[in-house]
Amino acid sequence: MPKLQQIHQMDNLHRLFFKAFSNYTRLEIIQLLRKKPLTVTEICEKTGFEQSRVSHNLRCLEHCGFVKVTQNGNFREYSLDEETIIPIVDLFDKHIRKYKERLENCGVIKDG
Amino acid sequence: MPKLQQIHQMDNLHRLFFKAFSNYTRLEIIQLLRKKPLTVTEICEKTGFEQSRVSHNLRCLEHCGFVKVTQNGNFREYSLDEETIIPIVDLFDKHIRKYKERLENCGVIKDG
DNA sequence: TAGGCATATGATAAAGTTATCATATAGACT
DNA sequence: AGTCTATATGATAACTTTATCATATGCCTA
Repeated sequence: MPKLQQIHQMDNLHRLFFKAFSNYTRLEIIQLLRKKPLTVTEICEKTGFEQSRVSHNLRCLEHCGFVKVTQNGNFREYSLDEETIIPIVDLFDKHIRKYKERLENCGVIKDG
Repeated sequence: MPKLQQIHQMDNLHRLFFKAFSNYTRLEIIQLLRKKPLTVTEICEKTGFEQSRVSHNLRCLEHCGFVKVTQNGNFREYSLDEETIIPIVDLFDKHIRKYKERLENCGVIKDG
């Protein structure tokens, strides 16, 4: 039986984990990287997002262990952690399809 | 191959799904409900959170399909969707343990 | 139907998050 | 070294989310 402090600690990590996923920019990036590794510039081109926006969010994803980087000359190639993230994302789809309509009507979270 | 619109639609649902998880209050509630179903008052007592705060967040969790309610006289008993949510939460623990330190140092997301 | 308990809801100020702009760093090539 | 290209970082205004307060609804029992 873990102590209360440990429970709260774990909750906080859960929260960080989910927040990393809960942003449109980061999700777009994750979806792209599911297909293949990409550089920052490539992500910018494919999404239309500004470079700075992409870099900031990649930094977040890297911190959270979602993506790995390999320096390649002047470029940095980002790829998903396939062992943990890809199976997780796949699993979510099931729940999301089931509760599609309800999710859309959750007043607490904005739809933008 | 899904259309671009469908991909964005799915992303949006993913985002809603994760936002539901990414809040301290809601995670505390989820952790409690993993053990057994509880009424609003019981959740308030166990967490120390205000009744209104708990109700608002339960509403969100219900919309997202995380919890179910059964009216029981004057009380409403909330329980987790054990088929989808409990396995998902278990799966997260693995990733979270692996990336504990990094999650804690993600500057984008506040640690509060 | 009156009163009490359990829960829900609406409005809003405070707190947190995001995109953007401007600027910095770092590698490659001359 | 100087320049170009790729990426990272810091500050901040705009936006989103949260907790809280006040109040409303709904069920029960007398």
